[in-house]
This record gives sequence, C-alpha cells and structure tokens, in this order.
Amino acid sequence: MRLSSSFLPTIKEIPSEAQIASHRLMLRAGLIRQTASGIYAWLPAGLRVLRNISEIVRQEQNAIGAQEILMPTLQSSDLWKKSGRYDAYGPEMLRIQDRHKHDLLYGPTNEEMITDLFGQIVKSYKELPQILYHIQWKFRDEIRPRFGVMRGREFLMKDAYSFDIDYDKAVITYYKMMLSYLRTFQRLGVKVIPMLADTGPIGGDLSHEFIILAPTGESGVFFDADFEEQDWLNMQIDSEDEKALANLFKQITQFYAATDEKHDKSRWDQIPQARRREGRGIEVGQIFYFGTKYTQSMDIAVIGSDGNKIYPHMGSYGIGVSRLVGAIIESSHDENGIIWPDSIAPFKACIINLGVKDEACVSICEKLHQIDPENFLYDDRDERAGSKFADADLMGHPWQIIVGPRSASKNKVEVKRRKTGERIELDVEEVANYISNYNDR
RNA sequence: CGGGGCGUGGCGCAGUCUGGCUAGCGCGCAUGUUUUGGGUACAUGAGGCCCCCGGUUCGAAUCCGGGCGCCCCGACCA
Repeated sequence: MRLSSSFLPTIKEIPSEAQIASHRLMLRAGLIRQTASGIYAWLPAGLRVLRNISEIVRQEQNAIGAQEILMPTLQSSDLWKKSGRYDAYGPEMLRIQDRHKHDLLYGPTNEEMITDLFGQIVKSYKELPQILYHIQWKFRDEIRPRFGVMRGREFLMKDAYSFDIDYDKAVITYYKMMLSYLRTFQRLGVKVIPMLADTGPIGGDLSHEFIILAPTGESGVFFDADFEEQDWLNMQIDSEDEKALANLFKQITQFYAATDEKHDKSRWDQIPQARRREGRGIEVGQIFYFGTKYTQSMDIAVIGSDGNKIYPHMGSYGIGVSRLVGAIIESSHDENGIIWPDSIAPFKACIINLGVKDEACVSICEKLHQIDPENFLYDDRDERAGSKFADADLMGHPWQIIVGPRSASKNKVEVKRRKTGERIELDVEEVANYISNYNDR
C-alpha cells in the first residue's frame, strides 16, 4: 500500500477527549474514529490489526476442534425470556422494537442463542462433544464508556461455547481451551497470565481470567515469575490427549497468579522473593464452565445411550478482540507511538522514501515494495524526513526501511527495528532475508 | 445514575463574565518559493448553520428557557 493514496490519517495533536495512551495513540495513528459515545469506526490500519488478531484466534480455536459459525447481532427477546435473563440483564442490554412491535435486542452475549441452535440440531449423545464459536460484534450499553475501545459499548468478541456429555468431559474441554488461549496470546505477542476468577454461584475452580500486563491496567496482579518462562507454542501437547491436558492444567494452576481481589498473602510469602512479580493488568479473555444452567432452563437435552434425557454441560470462552487492540498498545508503546508485535502489526514494514525526487531512491523503494506490496507500507509522500519518521514511529511498524539519497547511490538502505531502535545498513538485496530471518532475543 | 466540565473552520483553543467593528490564533489543508536524514521558513489563499430550537433586544457566539451531544471523577463492567 502507498501512503500517498491511502486512508491512514495520522494526527500530530493529542485529541482532547482521550485520556490514556492507547486511546490517544489509536486516534493519532489513524486506527479508529469515534462515531458515538463508546462506538468506533475502524479505519484501514485498525481493521488490519483487528483481522490479524481474529485470524490468530481463529486458527487456535480451529486447532482444538472448535468450529466457526456466525450468529446475528440482533436477537429476538423470546430466548432471553425463556432463560430468565431478559429481566435479569438490566439496562446494559440494548433493547429494540421492530415495526411489528416485536422485542429485539442487540446481543451482549450468545449463550441463549447458541443453546437453542444446538438443541435444534444435536439430538444424541453420540454427537457430543461440540465446541462452537463465532467472532462477532456485541453491544453492552455501559453506563460510562471510556478508554476508547478498551471500554466501548460496541466491541468485537470471540465467544466459544462447548457442550459435553458430563462434568468430566466438560473439564477436558476446559483444559483444551486453556491451552488454546495460552497459545493464542503467545502468538499475539503479549504476556498474558491466566488467573483464577470468580465463579459466582457455581463455584469450583473452573473459571480463569486472562490478564495482559500493562502498567495502566485496571487491576493489580501478583504472579510467579516462572510463568513468564513458559513456551506454550513449543510444548508438544496433543489436544486430544486427556492425560496430557490434565497435567498441563495442573502445571499451570500450581503457579501462583492472582488479581488484587483474590490475592493470598500467605501463599505469596512462600514464593521466593526473586520470583515474585507484581504489576497491573487488563482482562482480555475469560473461560468459564457453567454446567447445565442454560440447557436446563431452556430444556435443551440430548438422548443418552440408555434412552434418557441428558442436559449437556456447557462452558463459554471469550476473547475481547477489539479490546485487545487497546490493551496491546497499553502494554507496548513508547513516547513516540505504538510498538506493534510482528504478528498483528497492520503493516510489517514501512518503506520510507527520503528522496521522492531522487531516481535511485524511487527505484530502490519500488523494488523493496515488491517484496510484499500488501504488507509493506510505502511512504511515497513528498514530505519532510522528520514527519515521515514521526509517522512511522507513531504507527508502530515493526520495521522501517529508510531509503535516502546518501546511501541509495551505493545501493544501501537503513533498516530500523521499531522495538529496539537498532539500525543496520544493508544492501537492498539483503533486506528481505534480514527481516524474515530476524529473531528477537 | 450522582458530581463536575465542555460544545466556535479538519484538530487544539481564545472570545462568552461586562451583548455592538468584517468572529480570531496555532496546527492542518491548497498554491508558490525555500528546505532536504527527526514534524523547515516565508508568502498567498480556501474553509464557519459559533451544537439545535425558542425567547429577550435596535442588535446574540455572548443574556434567558428547553433540548441534544461529548468528556472527566465515582459506583459498575469483557
């Protein structure tokens, strides 16, 4: 993509309405524009990030056998009246009437709908287990939206729902999802710690919040440093091997990790000083086992081998996709702008042409652009060097390829790593390899 | 929902208290010159329902009434 003809409006001034870094940077880097309180339009760069995150989430869900569907944003109130949540949900739920005066709502979540859908289709225990998910916009009419997409009213979320024959199988599914989440977040390039969450009236230890570490996070977190060393992606765990999953879960939960509400001083004190990590975090996902709550209230059952009704045990598993964009920026930026993890950056690299009227510069840039025209952003604008650098830093491209008349005559360019600021001069032909083989230490 | 604040070219603001020249300033935008590796300098220019409706007045961005929108603090939340 060429910057000169793109819809990537960066702004120099700090927008007055934005209070926190991620919100300011998202507006300044041209990722989003607000259209109403807590509601945002996603511009090309922002949409690319959203899609990159979604794609990783999708791959890791598919990897554990979850199947993608797409449920609508608007739901009939009927199902919610059946489950009893229509009245319970309160003013957070956006209620709408159609022309026939039929009550509709903009879905804040999809347990009712998926349970009903499941019930229409699955009739026998032989068809279990099932894990279904979708990535869809939701709406919760927050009392006070704030912090940009971190606490918007409309938000993009991956929500998965599982159906198992009994508790023991449901637990296995829960473990699978835990593994999938750990892998997902690692691929997203962020440090996320699962922490025991409140399970409400259901009890047990089967709900975890996934917290991304960021200094401006909403809650304080305490965890064992050993957690940081885990490499989930390179752990060869077969997601069909129940024993391996159970072991993994044991291993994960043996590490201490808690938010300030659940912080246990006595357990904390047993951890060696050197391994104690304290910080702040933002919740970006939650997994939850809730048993037969909906299948029973909505009378959705399958027939068991003995011919009797069985109410499947369910779990639900959310990842706040749009919230992650803000949360990742909170945990990865500096005073100049965003620092995107490679895996989700809107563009892999930005080619900065400092000599748009210089033949050598132009031809080198064109050549570099061909390495990956879709994912290399080419700053071909006739602008000052300073503003190009400032924009590239602001937008947070992992790589900047700087092409100036000085070195272009020697067929050399400068490559800058956004994250570290390290720069290296390379022959034009070396750039593609250098970037694709680069490893962060 | 309680408390506070704001609404004036695309963005950030002044002007409002104390009504009155042609509604200003910085940034951005356009054109030209200049500059050319970290937001250059100068010149010229375009761009305004002063949030909306009603009222007071010879006259309203400014005063009064009503409405809408947005932001901040709190309680709440993925």
